Amino acid sequence: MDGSSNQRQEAVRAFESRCRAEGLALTPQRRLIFEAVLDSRDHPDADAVFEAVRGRLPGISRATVYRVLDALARIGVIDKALHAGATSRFDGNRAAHHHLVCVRCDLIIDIIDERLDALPRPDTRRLGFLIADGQVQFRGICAACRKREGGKSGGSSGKS
Amino acid sequence: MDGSSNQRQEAVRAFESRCRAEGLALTPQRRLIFEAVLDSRDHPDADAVFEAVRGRLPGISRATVYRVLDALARIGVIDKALHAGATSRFDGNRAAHHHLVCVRCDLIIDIIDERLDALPRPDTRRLGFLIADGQVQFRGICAACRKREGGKSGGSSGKS
DNA sequence: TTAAGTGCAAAAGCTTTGCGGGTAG
DNA sequence: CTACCCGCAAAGCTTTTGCACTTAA
Repeated sequence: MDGSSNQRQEAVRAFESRCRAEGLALTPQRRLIFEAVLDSRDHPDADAVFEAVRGRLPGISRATVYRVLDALARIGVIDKALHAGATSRFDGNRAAHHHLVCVRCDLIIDIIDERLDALPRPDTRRLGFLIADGQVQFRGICAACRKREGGKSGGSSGKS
Repeated sequence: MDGSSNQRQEAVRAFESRCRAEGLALTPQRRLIFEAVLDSRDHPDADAVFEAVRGRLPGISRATVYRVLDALARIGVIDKALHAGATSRFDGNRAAHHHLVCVRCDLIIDIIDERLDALPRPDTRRLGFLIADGQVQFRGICAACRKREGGKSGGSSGKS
């Protein structure tokens, strides 16, 4: 529990310096919301974060949670997870294919790459999860959004 | 345009037999909605499908589009695309990781598998898409949903 | 014939926005 | 001190649901 605690500290530090770099004030709300996402093992939606934070900051409002999550995702200290939830989009392509996903505008582009079709499958027997198929999603920024943002779209964090 | 036309015919055939197998009536609405998704190159949301179908079936209602898309996804003739849109879920995990995604309940489970961390990257220069990172999503059915569905969750289609 | 499907309209959720007061820097 | 940020409440969207009529099988 020490190594992971160190990791957590480091994540908090990164959050702070990133906020400073982007000119975002370090408010208690932002700290708590960031930590709530950091500490959750599942991939919470805004409402789950709201409930988690509420315990420690009873007066907080949903609007703040939405605004802060959006801001934190924009500066890159948290990610929006790719999922199939509520506002669904559909895909009639039956062939094996993969996706480019724009993190700014949610554009999805199909790509075909045979090298990605035979992915090694993790052992999920323990979890009871039955895998049907696998797909690769490359996240990044599409041509239109790069143009709109005027060039400064470099991967400063370089996660993968 | 012949090979792809054949492919389309085959997809339509598969749709029909799948409906019969599941006891879904082959209504004009279902045909048109399926074909609209099949023919779209992007990954349309419900409203885009509604607009597309509307041209050929002016009286159709949004409710029907939602219901049909849901039904078609459930019997597996179309997929719900994974994306980060409106109803977002967040991820504070900064380390490279991948996901198991339950197609029934949208549960997301993190998995670590080093074999998946160094994915070959497709050439996207032509598209102007700047890749930041890649992630693998394995779709399937989680333990809870398998139990709830009473065992009959075998991968009959075997897409990948 | 009959169970399933559809359209309509209303309801229910979730997310965003405007504004006045509060707070970090 | 000043600009940014928050809470509140209302508005805006998207998606779901109940009900009576229509239609596929």
